[in-house]
Amino acid sequence: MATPGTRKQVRGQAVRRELVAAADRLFTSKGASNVGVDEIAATSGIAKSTLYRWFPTKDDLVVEFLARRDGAFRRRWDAVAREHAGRPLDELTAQLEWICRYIASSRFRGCPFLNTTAEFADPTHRVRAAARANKAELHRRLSSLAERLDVADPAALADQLVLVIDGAFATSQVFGDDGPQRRLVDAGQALVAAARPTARKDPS
Amino acid sequence: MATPGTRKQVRGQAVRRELVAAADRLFTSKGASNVGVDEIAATSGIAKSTLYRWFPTKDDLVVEFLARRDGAFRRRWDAVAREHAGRPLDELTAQLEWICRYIASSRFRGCPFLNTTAEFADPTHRVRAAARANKAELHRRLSSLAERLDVADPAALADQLVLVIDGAFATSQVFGDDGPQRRLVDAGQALVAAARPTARKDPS
DNA sequence: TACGATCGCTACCGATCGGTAGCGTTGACC
DNA sequence: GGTCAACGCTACCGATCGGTAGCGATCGTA
Repeated sequence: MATPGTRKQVRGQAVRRELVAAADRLFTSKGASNVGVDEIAATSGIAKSTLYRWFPTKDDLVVEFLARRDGAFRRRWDAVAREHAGRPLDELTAQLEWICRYIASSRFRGCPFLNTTAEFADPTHRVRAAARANKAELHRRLSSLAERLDVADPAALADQLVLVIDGAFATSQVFGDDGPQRRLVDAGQALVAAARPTARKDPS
Repeated sequence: MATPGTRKQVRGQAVRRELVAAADRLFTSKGASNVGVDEIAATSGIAKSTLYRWFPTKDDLVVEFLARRDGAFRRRWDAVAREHAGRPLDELTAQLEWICRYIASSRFRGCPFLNTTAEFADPTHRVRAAARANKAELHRRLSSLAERLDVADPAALADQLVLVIDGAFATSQVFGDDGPQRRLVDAGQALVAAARPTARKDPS
């Protein structure tokens, strides 16, 4: 459909991007359910009717917001993975390090996927599914990483790494800047060390 | 004040308990900000005007809800601690085990302190302060436990244990029943093992 | 039995919510 | 230059929000 010209589509997509950008800022700073569509329209300078032309529902905007964040997460992870190809232990440390820096940055207001999961109580809600998709991808990538490490039970290590990462996300919002999330890298490395089959087991 | 009779006070306190109980059920199942005061009044069978006589603000009810949960947490922790007095490693395992069972129970709908922290975006809000008080207490108790263990850096271990516990709380809501939170006890024990000063440090 | 506090009930308040409708204007394409 | 979709603007909708006011019924106490 709408094949005659691509120019219009570009203009429309620009508006769409602007909407998602404004929604991102507001959802991040105030929480998705504490932001009204009127506020999104006002701060973006885009009419409310236009907003509803692109996103038939506010939930659609929230889902799109999470999808963008998920894309950014995957790109950043991929970039770090490329820098440490073939050295899984170095890569894991680097991944944990950027997550730690990400949490410490002034713009960070909590993991958007955990936040929306807490805000939307219904587990079958589309927003919850979008959040779940991101965390499943995180788990998948940690599993892949763990399998390339010299550990006895890679699946168990991947689960444990999910715990410290999501724990860092969650606890950072409770304690503020100098909370336990600062130990994320240490915690991850400790879990890897304990998962090694060689040492520890037999102190021979 | 109101010294003449205690009978009235008892009747009033019973009403108050009923209100908090109803609020607890609703806040837990639907999220604090997704529940209206009308619904609390309706399900508790207590008039809205009576509700506002005991809690001048809905936020007061949320704070009270968190305070009750915090009290329950401390009592349960204390009971487990008494059962394993003098054996800190056993106690830590037992504490992690009941938290794991607590998460796995059908009534569990996410850690109320992490949930409300995510729902109330303003870090200076009273509800956030109430949630922070619980997590600070958790951290305090883990620190005390870590200091009684034979580890090189008890403060670091306490931080790491906070990460896996809050991580288990948070991730359980994303993945459902068979998520990474099942590894909470393993993760905690792995962190303790890695924190031991004897092995690992110097491969001499 | 008569008082006084506490309660349930109902109706109401202004504000805000997500979402819709209509109309005038802009701007890209043929 | 004319056409038509995409836009901004304004006003509106019903529902729900937290919170208030008033009145009649209840109940413990003196």
